[in-house]
Amino acid sequence: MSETFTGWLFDVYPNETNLTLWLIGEDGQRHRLSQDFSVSVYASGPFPRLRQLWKWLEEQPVQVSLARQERKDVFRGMAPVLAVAVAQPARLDELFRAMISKFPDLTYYDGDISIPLRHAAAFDVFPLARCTVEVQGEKVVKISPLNTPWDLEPEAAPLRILTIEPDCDPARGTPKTITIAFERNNYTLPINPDKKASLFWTVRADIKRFDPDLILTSWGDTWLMPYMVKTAQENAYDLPLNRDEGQAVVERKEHTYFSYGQIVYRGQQVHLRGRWHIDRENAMLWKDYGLTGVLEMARVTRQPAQEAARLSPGTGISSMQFVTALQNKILIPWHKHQAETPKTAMELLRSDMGGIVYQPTIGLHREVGGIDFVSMYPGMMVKYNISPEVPRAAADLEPAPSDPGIVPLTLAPLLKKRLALKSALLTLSKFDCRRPVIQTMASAEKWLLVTCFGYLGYKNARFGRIEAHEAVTAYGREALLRAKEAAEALDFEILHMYVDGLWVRKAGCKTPADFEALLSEITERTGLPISLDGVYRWVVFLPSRVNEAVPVPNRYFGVFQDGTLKVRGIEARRRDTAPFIAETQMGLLELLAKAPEADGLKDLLPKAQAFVDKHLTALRKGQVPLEKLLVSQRLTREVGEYSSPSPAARAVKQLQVAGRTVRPGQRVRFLFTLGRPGVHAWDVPGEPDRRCIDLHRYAILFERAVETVMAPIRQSVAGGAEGECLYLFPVNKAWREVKVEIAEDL
DNA sequence: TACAGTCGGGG
DNA sequence: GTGTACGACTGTA
Repeated sequence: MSETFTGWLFDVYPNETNLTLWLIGEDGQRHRLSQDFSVSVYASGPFPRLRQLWKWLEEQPVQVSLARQERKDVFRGMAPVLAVAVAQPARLDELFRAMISKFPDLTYYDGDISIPLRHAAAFDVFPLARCTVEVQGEKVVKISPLNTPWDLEPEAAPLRILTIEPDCDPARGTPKTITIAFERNNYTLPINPDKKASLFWTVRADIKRFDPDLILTSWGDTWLMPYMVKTAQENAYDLPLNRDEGQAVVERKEHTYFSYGQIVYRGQQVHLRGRWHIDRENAMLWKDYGLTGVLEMARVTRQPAQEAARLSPGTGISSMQFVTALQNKILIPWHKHQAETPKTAMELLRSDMGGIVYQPTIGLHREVGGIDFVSMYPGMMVKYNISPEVPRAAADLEPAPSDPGIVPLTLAPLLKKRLALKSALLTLSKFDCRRPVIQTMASAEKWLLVTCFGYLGYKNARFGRIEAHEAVTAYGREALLRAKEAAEALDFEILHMYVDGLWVRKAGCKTPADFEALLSEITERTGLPISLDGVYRWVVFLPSRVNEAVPVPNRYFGVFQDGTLKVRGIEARRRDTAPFIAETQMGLLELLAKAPEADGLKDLLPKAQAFVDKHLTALRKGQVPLEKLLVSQRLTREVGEYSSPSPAARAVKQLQVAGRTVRPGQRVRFLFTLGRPGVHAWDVPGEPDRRCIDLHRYAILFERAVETVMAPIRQSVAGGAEGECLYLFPVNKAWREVKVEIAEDL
């Protein structure tokens, strides 16, 4: 009586009675199925209290089955718990809330783990997993995955994608047209403000006609989808946004939160059922990694695709840890939200405090090897079994003998996959079409690995522990010191060290092969994988702007032997630098990168000067498009909370007057203008007057960015030279004209 | 000079 | 349903 389908698991979510599963069949059909799935929470505490909880649970309207069990709490060992199983997954949340408010003194586990994650753990599946599904009627009786999240080349699901994009951000302007694309169909329509419902009918018709799996929008979360829902509600039109018509569209409110030292603004979200909606503008991963990145994130974190697209750093890595815990029958502690978080010594991505930071040797250096440990922190967490529950000895770079803890257990397959993808890249030809996909997958994974380390030190993380976090940085320091010793033993000069990398130099070492002996010596001494980032033709470490005798560790730029640039910390890297300034600085660097070696820089100086002059002239003559002069800054607080009238705060005030709000975490774009208030917010209606642009201010910013690059180059090239060149030179924030000598024969 | 505010890092 | 460092730098008063 049963039937078997093979296909891709598309979506899993709870319904009234059990779970709804969507499968994209090999037959091309979209199957809606259901599956019985019971979910559990666990409580531990004094026996009489558990007894009371048991009695109370039996009287609740939600059907539960209760059992006493022994389960593993990683911090406390095996513990007796009351297991509460709920056959209706959708009702777990309300029951759990009632439990914690009625019995707040008990310790709870697994209470807040999402249903799709539980399902993924139970059947070892993930979004777009290839599966064989055995069905009776519409009910799944067996589901067997045919692949794993760790496969290097997953068979692509035949997704039907409908793309809908207005021509501008509706929050900043009024879209005039909308472009709709499905497979080879692609058309652009005017948006007619007089015929309000016409957009509604167009989009509705296309959804009906194409029945897409994925509706991919720009600003769909904040504009198109709310408009569609509202129009349908107000006029009682039917609207097949969901493929599952029995389910409501899931709306989430906008919110602002802190993440990794930044305020992040997340607009409202609209999730669909039986279909996906992904707003590329509201998706954390979308812009950098595209759909490939979203799907890879969904695979390895096992979060539903619509969630994966909007995933925040901590959620991805904790999802992976939760799945590991569920699959290994490890309890997941439930933490109360702690509103008052005392300041801790927690380090985040930068990890300055725990990592070694060296003072580089200021100036331009020739033929320098850039050497990095590969995925240093996550690699060490796996290799040395660093996990909150694993007892630690000193950081002696010897693997701990105990069974792998939950953190290494979670990281190991991810790390292995990423390394495999990286080595696959080395073997593929430059033009292989799989290359960009693999590159993207590896990049998306890198992001999870980096986050994982920061998460260990976060006191509210379920599987975090500050000692484990400190152990990682201690191993890191040890490894870098050993690398330094190795370099010194082989007579290399250390120019700089930074957390997991070092810059070294030795006369005669100018090709990757010349550094091989050093790499193997470091591997020998540390047991860790290390790679040559590249050999620089030249690299410049910059001095501090405040005190030019003091080096700063993370402001540098250089050119590798293949001519590619590496640029850190300078104007071009900052997101609040006007594009014109950033592009000029990068253009200048690209020009200088044309010299095959540092000696050739001298010959490029006139060209560089001409390049700079040309751009400065364009700026002075007002030929630079205004968009290229826009400064963009992220707000860190509400408008009213600014105590100092910074340019960004003044720009936001203008927007406010024009009736637009900017929330903390959102960006404000403005131009520097003459007189008061000195800025012009870009997103107020109306064209700014070109004559009001504060060209002098832009010229100063321009010169500053040019000098960041040119001053050290000129210094290294000069030397008893003749001729002269006038330049603004920053000295302790005052501007001073300095005559710079340049050889006459240039 | 003091203070307020933004940014980086990864790729 | 995220996990609020720290130093460099810029702008304002």
